[in-house]
Amino acid sequence: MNGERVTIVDVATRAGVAISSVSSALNGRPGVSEATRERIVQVAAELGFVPSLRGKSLSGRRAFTLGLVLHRDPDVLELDPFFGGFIGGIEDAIDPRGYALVLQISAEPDEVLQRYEKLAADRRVDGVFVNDLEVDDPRIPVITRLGLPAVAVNPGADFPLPAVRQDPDDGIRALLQHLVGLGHRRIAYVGGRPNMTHSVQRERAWRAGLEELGLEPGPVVPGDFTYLAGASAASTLLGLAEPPTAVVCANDLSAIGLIAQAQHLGVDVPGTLSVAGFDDIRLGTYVRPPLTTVHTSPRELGRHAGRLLVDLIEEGVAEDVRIPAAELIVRESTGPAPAAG
Amino acid sequence: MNGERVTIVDVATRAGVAISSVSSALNGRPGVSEATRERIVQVAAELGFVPSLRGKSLSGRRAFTLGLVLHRDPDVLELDPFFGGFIGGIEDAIDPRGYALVLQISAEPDEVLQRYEKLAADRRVDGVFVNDLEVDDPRIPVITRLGLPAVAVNPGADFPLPAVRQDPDDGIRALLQHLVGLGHRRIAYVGGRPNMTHSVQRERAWRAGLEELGLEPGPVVPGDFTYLAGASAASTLLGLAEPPTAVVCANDLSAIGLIAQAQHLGVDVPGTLSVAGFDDIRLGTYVRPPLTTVHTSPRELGRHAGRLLVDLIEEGVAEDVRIPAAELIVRESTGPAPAAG
DNA sequence: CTGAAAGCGCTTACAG
DNA sequence: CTGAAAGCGCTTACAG
Repeated sequence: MNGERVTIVDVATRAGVAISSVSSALNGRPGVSEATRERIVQVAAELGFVPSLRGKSLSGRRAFTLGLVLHRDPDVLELDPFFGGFIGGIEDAIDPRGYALVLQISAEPDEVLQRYEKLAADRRVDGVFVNDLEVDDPRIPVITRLGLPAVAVNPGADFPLPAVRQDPDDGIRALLQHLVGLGHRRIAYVGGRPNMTHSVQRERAWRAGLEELGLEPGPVVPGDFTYLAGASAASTLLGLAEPPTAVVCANDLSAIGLIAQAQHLGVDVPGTLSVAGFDDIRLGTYVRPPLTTVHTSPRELGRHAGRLLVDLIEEGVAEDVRIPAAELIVRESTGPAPAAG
Repeated sequence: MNGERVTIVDVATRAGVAISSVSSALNGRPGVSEATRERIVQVAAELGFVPSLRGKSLSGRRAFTLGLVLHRDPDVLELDPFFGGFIGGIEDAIDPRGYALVLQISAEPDEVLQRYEKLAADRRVDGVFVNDLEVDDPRIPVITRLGLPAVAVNPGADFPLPAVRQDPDDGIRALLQHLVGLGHRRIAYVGGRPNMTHSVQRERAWRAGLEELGLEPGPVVPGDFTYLAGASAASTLLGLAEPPTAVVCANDLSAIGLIAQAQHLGVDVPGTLSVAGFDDIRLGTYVRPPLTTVHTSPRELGRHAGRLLVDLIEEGVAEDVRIPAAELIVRESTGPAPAAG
């Protein structure tokens, strides 16, 4: 097992054929009789032959590697709900097809662009995933110029790259129906980081959903997806002359911060204020009251993104994917609107 | 910029030298006059030449890639405090040296072992990181058998692989001194996943620290590092005939769960019960009361682990590293022991 | 100091 | 169907 590596030459010699036959046989290409193929497969197994990725890469002009550059502060990654599931999903899809994932993290926007440049220049990866999209995302022109195959996750409509999407609309619509069914009429919104596609989509869904229900939009407080932004929004909203009776937050973490601060101010959730999040992170099941939220599917998104990117690399085409809509999860942070009104 | 890639042959032709000279010049190897080197460097820059990793890998017998296989449930990764910082630190160290990180995640122990086998068989990576070590970790014999260079993170003493370590002892000792200084005499412990090195080390440090202070160990409740285990431990400890006045938890997440459940049971923290965690996750700064904990340095561990692994691969040796001890962070979840006693 | 050549381990036309 | 050869883009002895 140790020492010298078994190469295609060893297999060819032992099987008494040319290396080209070994290559064809093991890759399921035509040009080898069934009898020969079987013998080669047998010998390869006996010898424990595994083709070297290095040889394959150089001759096949592919790295069999995909890249994901996260634009985050590595030290804050700990609370990101999307991350683990998304990467797990990518692997589910790409590992069986012989690809692996190179992960890079950077908090600096310029450094992120440099990483893409370097991945392309090195030819370290055959393609990349692009997530956490911003409006007019600076990565897109760079990736396009580099000619890097790429798949986007949850971009806006009419995006120039193949994409996988899970729309927030149905989930937020269901959430609003739930709240209105509980008697709420004044429903606020706490935003996410303003220039991110996610933020834009979710706020638009909130606005459209209210309109469908014949309600005016309630107050909107800007945010940034953090616990602290949620806590701060609680103070803002509860200090209003006419506070809302319900709040929809751009994500769970800010909803949890909002609840904590509301409780700290002596406001009962959901007795006085109903609060809902978005993402369905695990922490939301722990806090009190457990968080009503909209469930998303990072792993499923990862699976489709992985499949699309490999398709794009190997076949040159990839059809956009839209996965089943985000789904309402009712827990205990939402309840009947207070009687007063 | 598009189209045909610039290769070493293009540079050699344009500079009027042999490709071997280009290689030597660009890699800072001897055998090229300074004048020639300068000309080659100049031409390479003009042409935008970046050596192909594929060519380098095949001829250089290195993949310039390192592997990290996380043994976690991808869907639960979101709350892991160690992860982002550790990966960020690895990159800080390996990127300047031309290496990148392949990340894989699996919840199944057997699958984890298969991943290592495959990474080695493929020759996809030149070495691997091993973290989340267990007592008698099954990965170690596999990695040894495969002859894969590897660096361990926080293993026990006398470990067979080069390692980086940050000991919990000083931090936990300082925490216990802090608690005893506040008048606590009955100090409980909530454990982590029992077979993990982290759990063993932290519990041992708790026990040793109490002994140094001349105190009997308080009650020990087994746990598993989760929020729920912490919450459950709260009920157990508070139901005791003689409940502790302070609790040290194996990690922050279980401390936060413990506090939430204690509060739910009407117990004041820290008035009646002081609670401390371990890790210093960001969430600990948000909760009320903010969590007293022991700060660890995942990014610093990552940096050293990255450096060690590249050293090991390129020079065949790597000296163990011990980074400055974990450090006590006093916030508001610990306070004076209740007067009664 | 400089260059021609072999070799890393594969894949892929191209002859037989 | 089968095999000899070229080539992917580098590095590394080895001659000059």
